[in-house]
Order: sequence, then structure tokens, then C-alpha cells
Amino acid sequence: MYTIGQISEMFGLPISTLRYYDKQGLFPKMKRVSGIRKFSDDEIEALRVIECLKKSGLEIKDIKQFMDLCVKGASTYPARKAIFEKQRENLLAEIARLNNVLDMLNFKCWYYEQAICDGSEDRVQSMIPDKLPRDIKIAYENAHRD
Amino acid sequence: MYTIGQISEMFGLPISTLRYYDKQGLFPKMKRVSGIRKFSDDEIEALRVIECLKKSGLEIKDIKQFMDLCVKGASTYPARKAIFEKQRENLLAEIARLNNVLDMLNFKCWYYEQAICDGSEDRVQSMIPDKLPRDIKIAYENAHRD
DNA sequence: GCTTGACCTAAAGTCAGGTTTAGGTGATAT
DNA sequence: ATATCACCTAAACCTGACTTTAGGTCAAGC
Repeated sequence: MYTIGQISEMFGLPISTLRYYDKQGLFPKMKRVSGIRKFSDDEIEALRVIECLKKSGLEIKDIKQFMDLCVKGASTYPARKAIFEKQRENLLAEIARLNNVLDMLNFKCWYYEQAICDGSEDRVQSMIPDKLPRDIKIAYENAHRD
Repeated sequence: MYTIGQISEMFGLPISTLRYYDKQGLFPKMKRVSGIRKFSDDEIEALRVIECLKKSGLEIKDIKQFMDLCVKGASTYPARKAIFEKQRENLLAEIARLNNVLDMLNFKCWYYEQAICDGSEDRVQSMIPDKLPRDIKIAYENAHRD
């Protein structure tokens, strides 16, 4: 059993954040002794899950939903799996999007490199979109595909 | 020359957003005729750049900085290139992070699949971390690497 | 007996990136 | 001449995830 201050140290999270998470219902099993929060192994595990789910882009209210499912036992395994599967779909789409953005940035870096060489954007502008070098053209096309 | 309503249609952006961008200084060259904004090709190009830079995760104030560089002419090509290069570094790091998160989600999906089969988490818990199947173990390790 | 330190609460504040509201101007249509 | 429409402004409001503030409890040390 740990106090909020000890948990704050352990996870490198401000005490105010831990109290905020508690208020949002992220520690549904947490006990108190004369008003003071007692963090047990359950809450430590919950915090690890919270950090994971936050990294994956889930909102607090969705994390709460997951925590509530956890309390309800084995019958909620499918629902919990569904949350992770949906988030995996979201993440795959996001990674694909970011790879297109990366191509846009690659194109822009190349563009300004040419402009710096030439002292103007005229030549490089005139190359868009058909006279670009092959790999740059591919990046340009990826960047402008939605 | 277009009105704010026409541009709103063209880009599918609310008028309020265009006014907000203007207020943030994202159209440094924009003209007005008796108080009314006139969007020219310059502003249309600016909007395309804004959408690109926003997709890449840049904040409004950084986009403003870029727009201000554009106004200052060819001497700012290196500074503009630097902005894109820095953002490319950020994005590469973000994509790498998201790939680790993806491994975490893959692991969690597998975990609950096993738990659903077994009707409990006992067996799958006991496999962590050394008795996991090879590809799951790799996902688990990637997910827990920072 | 009083200060310090760790805990507690409710409520207000912060930040980004907008959106909404309330009120105003000027051209066109009935 | 009056209603409507597209534009304008400043300022308030919104959301999410916290953080800060102001005030309160309680045990330990001097």
C-alpha cells in the first residue's frame, strides 16, 4: 500500500495528475483510510495500463470505460479486446497518414534545397508535377494523395 | 480575387476558421477593400501550405513564423528549409513511437484472444515475458522499450 | 503550543485551436 | 422602405487534460 506521494515518485507524475485521474474514475477499486488514498498493486497496474492507453491516443473517458470493464471480470474480455482492436485500426490509419505527411516534408526539403542552389523558386516550380526526379515525384504524389 | 465565403466553400473550412487564421497572422499579404477581405492566389497558396503544415503537426504560431519568412523573399529559403527539416525529424520520431504503440496494441489483442479462449487470464499472464510465442514476444518487447 | 509536512477538497485557471454570440455595415431584391 | 444576405468586429464560450489556488485536517518534531 502506497501513498499518493510515493506513487507520484514511482511514476514521475505530479500528485495533481493522480488526483485528477482518480476523479475521472480511473482507479475504480481504490481504497481510502480516513480520507487518504491508498494505492495498491491494482492501482499500480491500472497506472501502467493508463500510460499505455494514453500513448496509443485514447481519451480519458475511453480509458475509464476500459477500467470499468476490468472491474466486471472475465465476461468483459471480448469488449476489452474490441477496444484494443478499434484503437489498432485507428493507429494504422494514423501511421499511414503520417507517412504521406513525411513524403510531403521530404518533398519540401528537396524543394528548398533546389531553391537555395538556384537562388529562386522559378526552376523548381516549373518542374511540378511532371519534370520532377523519379523519387521526388513519388513523394510529391504520395503527399498530395488523400 | 475571392470573398471569404467562396474560399470557405473551396476549402471546406468554416468562415470562422478563416477569420481566426487571419487574426493569427497566417495571411500576411492579404488585402481588404472597404473592410472586406480579398483572398487572392497568394492566400489560396498560403491555405494549401497551412493545411500541409497542420497535417504535419506544426502549431499555428510556427506556421505564422513560416508565413512571415515567405514574405521576406529568397534570403529566407534556408530558414524555411530548416523548419521542414526539423519537422521531418519530429515526425520520424513520432512514427517510430507509434510503431511501438502498435506493437503494444497487437500484444493486447493477442492477450485478450487467449484470455477469451481460456476463460481466464491465468495462463497468458504466466507466459509473460519469457514463454510468449516468438512474434508476440517481439511485439511485447518493442511495446515496453522506451 | 506551534510549526512543518503530507495529505485532502472544490473551484478556478491554462493552453490550443477553434466556434458562437451579439451587435453592426452595406448592397441587393421585393 | 424594408427585408435579406454576405460581410465585419470584439469578446465570450468550448473541449481535453491538466495545474493552480485557497482553504482545511491531522500527525510528528521542537
